[in-house]
Amino acid sequence: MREMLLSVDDDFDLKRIADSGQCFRWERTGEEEYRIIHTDRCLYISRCPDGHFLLDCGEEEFNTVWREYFDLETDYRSIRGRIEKERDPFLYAAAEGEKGIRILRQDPWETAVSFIISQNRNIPAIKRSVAELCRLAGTERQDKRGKSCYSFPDPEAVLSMSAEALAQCRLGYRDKYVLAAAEAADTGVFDPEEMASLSDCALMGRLTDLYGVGPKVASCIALYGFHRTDAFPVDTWIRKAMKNEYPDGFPFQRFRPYNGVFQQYIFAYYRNKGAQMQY
DNA sequence: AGGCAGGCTTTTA
DNA sequence: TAAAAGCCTGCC
Repeated sequence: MREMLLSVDDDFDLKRIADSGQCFRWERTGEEEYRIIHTDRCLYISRCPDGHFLLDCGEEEFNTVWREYFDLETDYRSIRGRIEKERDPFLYAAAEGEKGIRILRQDPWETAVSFIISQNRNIPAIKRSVAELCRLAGTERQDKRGKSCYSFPDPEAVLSMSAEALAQCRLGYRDKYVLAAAEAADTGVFDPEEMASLSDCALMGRLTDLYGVGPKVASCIALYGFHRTDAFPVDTWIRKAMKNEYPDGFPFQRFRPYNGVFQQYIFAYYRNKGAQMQY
């Protein structure tokens, strides 16, 4: 079995990424270990006590697939370094508390469907729906440990699902949005390669043109599926945070083009804080 | 035109 | 029972 050790001289915390709400198909398989599915690949990654990471892939697969997926070319420590502690103690505390989060470079189609499914639901429910969708419409393979691993269904596979199968995914009223997105992808209206060349603003416009995609979901797709690090999704948690911490507005100018990264710290920090303090 | 109330499926805490 | 990484429709 191929394995490799990786040392990362930057923020990289598997648990914080897994819990960050940007990905719904990371599965915790051990104390410090996760199984990650990305396009047609499956990776087991764990953190060793000495701080290295153990990956069950070879150097070549790492360099062509996972280095990009984990966004390892970006220096998150220096992005955090933009925060002035005295000027914005709240943001400093959030970034310090959630240090280790990175913005993954995920597949645009999977990201679009996942965040359409996410609306008005909490993360456990989203994960269940996505898992069921993959189980019922994706392609089954064995991972390197002989466990089942389902690909994310392509648009055609979604369109060919029976009404019963779709109902089993518990999408509720969102099922028609998912079908519309599949239709758009199948007919070339949703074309990730073409959309990748658009400006942030034009991309947002194209995304919100999709049925069932408003500003919040479009921002998530732009940030996680197209790696537009300035996209700033505003959900219920961010809304509370903005109201409490930035009554005069968030200083977007100062943090361009990484507002999305700071959004991520704030989101995670507030959600975790909320679990203890009841907002 | 642009803002707002109400409705929507289901799960989670 | 309220809230959950919201959006659509219809009304004003």
